[in-house]
Amino acid sequence: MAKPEKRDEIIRAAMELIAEHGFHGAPMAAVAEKAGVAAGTIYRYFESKDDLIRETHAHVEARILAALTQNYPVEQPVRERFLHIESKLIAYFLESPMEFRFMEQFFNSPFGVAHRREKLFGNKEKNIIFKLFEEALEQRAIKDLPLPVLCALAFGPLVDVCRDHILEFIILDDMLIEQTVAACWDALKR
Amino acid sequence: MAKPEKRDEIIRAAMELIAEHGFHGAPMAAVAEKAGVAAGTIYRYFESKDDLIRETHAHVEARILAALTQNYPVEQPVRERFLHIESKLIAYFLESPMEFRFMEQFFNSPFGVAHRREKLFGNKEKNIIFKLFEEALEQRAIKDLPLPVLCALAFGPLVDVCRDHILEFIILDDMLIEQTVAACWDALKR
Amino acid sequence: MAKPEKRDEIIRAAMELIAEHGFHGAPMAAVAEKAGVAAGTIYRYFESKDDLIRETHAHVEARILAALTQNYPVEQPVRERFLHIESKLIAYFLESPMEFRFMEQFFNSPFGVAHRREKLFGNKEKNIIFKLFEEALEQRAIKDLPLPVLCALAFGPLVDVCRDHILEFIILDDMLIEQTVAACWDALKR
Amino acid sequence: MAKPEKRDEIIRAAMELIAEHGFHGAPMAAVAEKAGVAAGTIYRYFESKDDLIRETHAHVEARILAALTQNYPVEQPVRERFLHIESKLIAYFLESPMEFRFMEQFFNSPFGVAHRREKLFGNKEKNIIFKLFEEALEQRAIKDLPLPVLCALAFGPLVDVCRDHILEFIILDDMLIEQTVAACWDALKR
DNA sequence: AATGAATGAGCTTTCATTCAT
DNA sequence: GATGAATGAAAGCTCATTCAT
Repeated sequence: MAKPEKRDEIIRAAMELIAEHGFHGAPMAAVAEKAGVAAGTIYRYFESKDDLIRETHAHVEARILAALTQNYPVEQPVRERFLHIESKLIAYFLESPMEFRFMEQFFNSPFGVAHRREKLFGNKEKNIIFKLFEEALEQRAIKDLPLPVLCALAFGPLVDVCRDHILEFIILDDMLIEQTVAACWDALKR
Repeated sequence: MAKPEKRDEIIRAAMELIAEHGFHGAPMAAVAEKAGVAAGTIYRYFESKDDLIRETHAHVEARILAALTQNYPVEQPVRERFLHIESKLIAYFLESPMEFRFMEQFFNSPFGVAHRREKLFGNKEKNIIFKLFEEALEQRAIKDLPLPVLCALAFGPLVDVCRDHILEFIILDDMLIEQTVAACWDALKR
Repeated sequence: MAKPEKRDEIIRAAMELIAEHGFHGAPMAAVAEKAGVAAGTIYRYFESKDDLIRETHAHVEARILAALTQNYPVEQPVRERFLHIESKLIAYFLESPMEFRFMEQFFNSPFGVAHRREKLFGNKEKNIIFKLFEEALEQRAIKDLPLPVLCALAFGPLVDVCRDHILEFIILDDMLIEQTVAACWDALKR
Repeated sequence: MAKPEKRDEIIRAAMELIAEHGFHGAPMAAVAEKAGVAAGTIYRYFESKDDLIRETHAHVEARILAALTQNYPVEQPVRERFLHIESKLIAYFLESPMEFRFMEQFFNSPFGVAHRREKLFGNKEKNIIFKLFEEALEQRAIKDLPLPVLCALAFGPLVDVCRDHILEFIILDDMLIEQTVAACWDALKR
C-alpha cells in the first residue's frame, strides 16, 4: 500500500470508531486493526492520538465544505444560497452518518472548543458560510445579530434534527427537511 | 458532615469535573478528592460511576425543571409561556455554567441517548415543555411539525448561544437574549 | 439478643457464606448482614477475620466430634468402631453440607495446614480417631503404617465421595455408603 | 526473550504463586514481577486472570498425563497398570511439589468443580484412567462401584499422602509408597 | 518504513478495619 | 456495647506510546 493510502485508511478507521464509540471506544490498537496496519505505524503518520483526531476532523471538514460548495448558486439571492447550504448539509449528514457522529464527538470535546475559537478569532480566511451571513447582513436580509447567534439559529436546529434522524427518533423525509430549513430561515429573516 | 451533605458534595464534585473535563477527565479519585471524601466513600452513595453520572443528571435536571416552573404564567397565551421558558432556561444556564456544561456532556453520551429515547417513547408523564407544544399545536399557533423538530427549533439555537456565551465567544446581554428568543419563536410560529 | 447468641449468629453466618462462596465471597459486611449485626460488632467478638475463621472452624469441629462420639460402641471390636466412625461422619456431612464445604475451604488454606501440623505434632490430647488407630495397630488389626497414611486411607475416599454427592456427581444411598466404608476398611485391614 | 518463553514464564510464575499462596495470594502484579514482565504483558498472552489459571491448569495436567503415559505397560494386567499409574503419579507429585499444590488449589475452586463436571458428563475422550477402570470392571477385577467412587478409593489417599509428604508431616520413601499403593488396590479389588 | 510486543501509569471497584456517635 | 459511615490500600485490567527487529 502506498503511503497516502495508508494515511487515509487510518483516518477512516479512526473516524468510524470514534463516530460509533466515542473517543473512549477508539483505542489506537483498534484503529490500527481496522486500518489494517500495525499500531506503531500510526505514529509514522500522526504524532499522537490527539493529532490523529485533529487531522481526522480536518479531513471530514474539508469533505463537508466541498459538498456545500458543489453547485453553490453564486448568482442567486442570499435566501436561495442559504437554503442550498442547509439542504446540502442535511443531505450530506444523512448520507454520511458516521461523519456526522464524528463531528458531534469532536465538537463536544476540548478539541472542538479550540477549533471554534480559532475559527472565530483567528486570522484564517472566512469560509463560505461566514461570507454569506455577512452579505446577508449588509443587504439587511436577516436580523442584525452577532455571527455566532446567526450560526446558532441556522445550524443548531439542523444538527439536532439530523441527530434525531440518525438515532431514529424521527424520519426526515424531503418534505420535513424543506419545512425545517424554511423554519430556520424564518428565524433568521427580518 | 451529615449523610445527605456528603452525597451532595460528591454530586457537586462529579458535576464540576465532568463539566470541565468530560467523563474521562473525571476519575473517581478526583471526584473523591474534590468532594473531600475517600475514594471508597463514593460507593456508599452510588453503585458505580455510571450510577453517579445518572444521579448527577437527575439532580441537575430537577433543578432546571424547578427553575422553569417558577412563576410559570399558566394563564397566559402559549407564546408568552414559550418566551418564559426560553428566557428562564437561558438565565439558568448563564448563572450555572457548570450545570450547563455537564448537561452537554451528558446528552452527548450513551446516557443522554438512552435518556432521550425514554423521554420520547417511554410512558413517563410528559413534562411542561411537551405539554406546551401540544397545546400550541392544537391552537394552530405553531407549525405542524413533529415534537423533536419543534424542540430542535426552540432549543437548538438556545443551547448554542449559551455555550458560546460560556466559552466567551459572545456576550449575551438582556437585549441579545430577547432577540434570540424572539427569533426562535419566529422559527416556530405559523 | 444476649451476647453468646450474637456470637453464634456471626459464626453461623460466616460458616454458611464461606461454605457457599469461599473466603473471597464472604466479606465481613456480608457476614454482618447475614448475622443481623453491624459490621463493627463482629470485632467485639473476634479479633480479626482470621480469628473469626479459626473460631468458626473450632465450632464446626466440635460439632463433628460430638456426632462421632454419640453412641460410640466403646465395647465393640476396632473394626465395628471404625465402621461406626466412618458411617457417622458420612451421615453428618450429608446432613450438613454447609459444614462439609466449610471444612473443605478451611483445610485447603493456610489455616488448615497450621491446624493439622498442630494436631500431629502438638501436645493436645489425642482425639478419638487417633486413639482408635493406635489400638488397632497394637492389636495388629490394621496395616502397620504411619498415622497420617492411615488417615489418608480411611478418610481420603470418604471426603471425596461426600464432595461428589454434594456436587451431585453421584448419589450416595445406604448401600453405596456401606460399600465405600467397607472398601476403606479393606485398605486398612491386614 | 522469545514469545513462547514469555508465556511459559508467566505460567510458571502463576503456578508457583498460586501453589504457595492460593488464588488470592497471587495478584497479577506479583505474577508479572515473578515472571519478569510488566503487568500489562500478561494480558497479551491471557485474556484474564481466570484464563491464565485455566491455561496453567491445562499445562500442568498435560505434563502429568505425559508422566503417567510414559512406559505405560499396555500389555500387562489391570492390576499392574493400576500400580504403574499410582506410582508414577506419586513420583511426579513428589518431584514437582509446586504442581501438586497448584492442582490442589485448582480442584478446590469453582474452576475445579466445572472441570470435573465436564470430565464426568462431557463428551470429551475418556482419559487413560477412566479407560483402565472400565476394563477392570468388565473383567470383574475390581468392585462394582461408580466411577467417582473408584477414583475416590484410588486417588483420595494418594493425594492425601502426597500432601502430607510435601508438608513434611510424613516422609514417603519407596517402601511406604509401595505399601500405600498396595492398600489402595486392596480397597478396589474384589 | 513497518511491525507488534512490551511497557507501566492510571482506571474503577472492593473490603478489612476503625472510631465517633 | 453496638453501630455503620468512612477509610485507603490493593485488586484486575486497559491503552497510548515506544523501540528492537
